[in-house]
Amino acid sequence: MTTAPAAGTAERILDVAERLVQTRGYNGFSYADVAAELGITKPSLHYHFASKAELGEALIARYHTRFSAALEAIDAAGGDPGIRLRRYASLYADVLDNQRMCLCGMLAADLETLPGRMQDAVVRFFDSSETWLAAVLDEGKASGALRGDGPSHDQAQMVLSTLEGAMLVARSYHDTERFRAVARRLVSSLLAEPHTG
Amino acid sequence: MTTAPAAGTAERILDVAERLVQTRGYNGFSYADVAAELGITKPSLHYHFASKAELGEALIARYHTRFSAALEAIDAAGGDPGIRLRRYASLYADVLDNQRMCLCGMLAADLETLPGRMQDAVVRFFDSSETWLAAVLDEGKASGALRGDGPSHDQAQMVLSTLEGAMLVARSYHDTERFRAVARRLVSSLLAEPHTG
DNA sequence: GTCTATAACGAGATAGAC
DNA sequence: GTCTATCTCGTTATAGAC
Repeated sequence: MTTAPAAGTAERILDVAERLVQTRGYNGFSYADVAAELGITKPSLHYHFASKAELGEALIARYHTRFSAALEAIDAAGGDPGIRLRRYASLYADVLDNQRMCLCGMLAADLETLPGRMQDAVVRFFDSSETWLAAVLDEGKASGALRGDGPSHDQAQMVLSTLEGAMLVARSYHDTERFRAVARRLVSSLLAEPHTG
Repeated sequence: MTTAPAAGTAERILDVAERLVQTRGYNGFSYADVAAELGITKPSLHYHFASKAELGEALIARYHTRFSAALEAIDAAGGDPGIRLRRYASLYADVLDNQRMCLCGMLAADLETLPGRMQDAVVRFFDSSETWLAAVLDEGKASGALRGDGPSHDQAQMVLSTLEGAMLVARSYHDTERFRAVARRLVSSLLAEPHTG
């Protein structure tokens, strides 16, 4: 039994690059930025990630994996669909609390400048979120907890769009409460019983 | 009486730069891109806009002016608050039909990399939209056409966030209908009488 | 108002030593 | 696995002629 090992270089590169993409965008950071922060040189980065495109793909893959794990944790924790939606929104709020934009929301803005494989990976992330949301919404309708106005997949697109947009705008104001207010309003609009406040 | 003059060089620079920012982001285009498209040289661009920051400020100023004029046109055309909200959403849909993101939505993603004056101008654009939206929502509540669940300013933040996010996501799918579906759902949620479909 | 020429810097990437 | 040294190209920006 050993102490937990420090994260390997590749992981630390991903940590720094992830934060830089989430705050500055794909075209707003460089290998030099990452290298300087880690106290290594640019060629060392290229040893771990041969190209910026490769690094970008690894970023999305890790983010997607972690996000999917968080969704599984929400399912495993149980609770009614309303609670699950609130916890889903909390995942976004946690990101914003770290002064970051959703990685894939940020990359969606940069999409036209990204390598094709990164573009595809961003869309797959959105697909994944929408599929999970639609399942929760379906379950909520079956139990009577959620309103059934329109197809769940359409509602799921609404939820994803609203949360991504609320992050984008709230970050501009450096105001996470602005995000939370929109998220609360969004979830309330999906509940079977209209809420006040 | 003369024929309409062709747009001056400065306007044509703004036209090209605007499209590039809306599609590629502030850090995804260069003076060389604009110069090549207009068939002039980079130093000629610097004659009209001494720095990229100056060009960026001019882009936001013109966009804001045009957007405000569009809002005044919506007010001047009359119609109930529901119609006005639909026309507001149509302004965004028109942008997306040109395969573009909202200029300030795109710049919101790039915000941390922008000069301070550009950051302030982006936030002022959002403020301006929210103020107009809140006024329409207030009017709608007074006439009974719109639901009054919560302060109009909170609802306005919800509308702005949802439309910006829907643009961002829909553009990733190259699917403007995805945007329109979210916009319809959003406006319906604000109407006094619940709609189906 | 537009040009040629160039400065000064940063980008992504590679060769090859250790 | 990390380094030094270097390459090539693109970036914003300026000087000065026309």
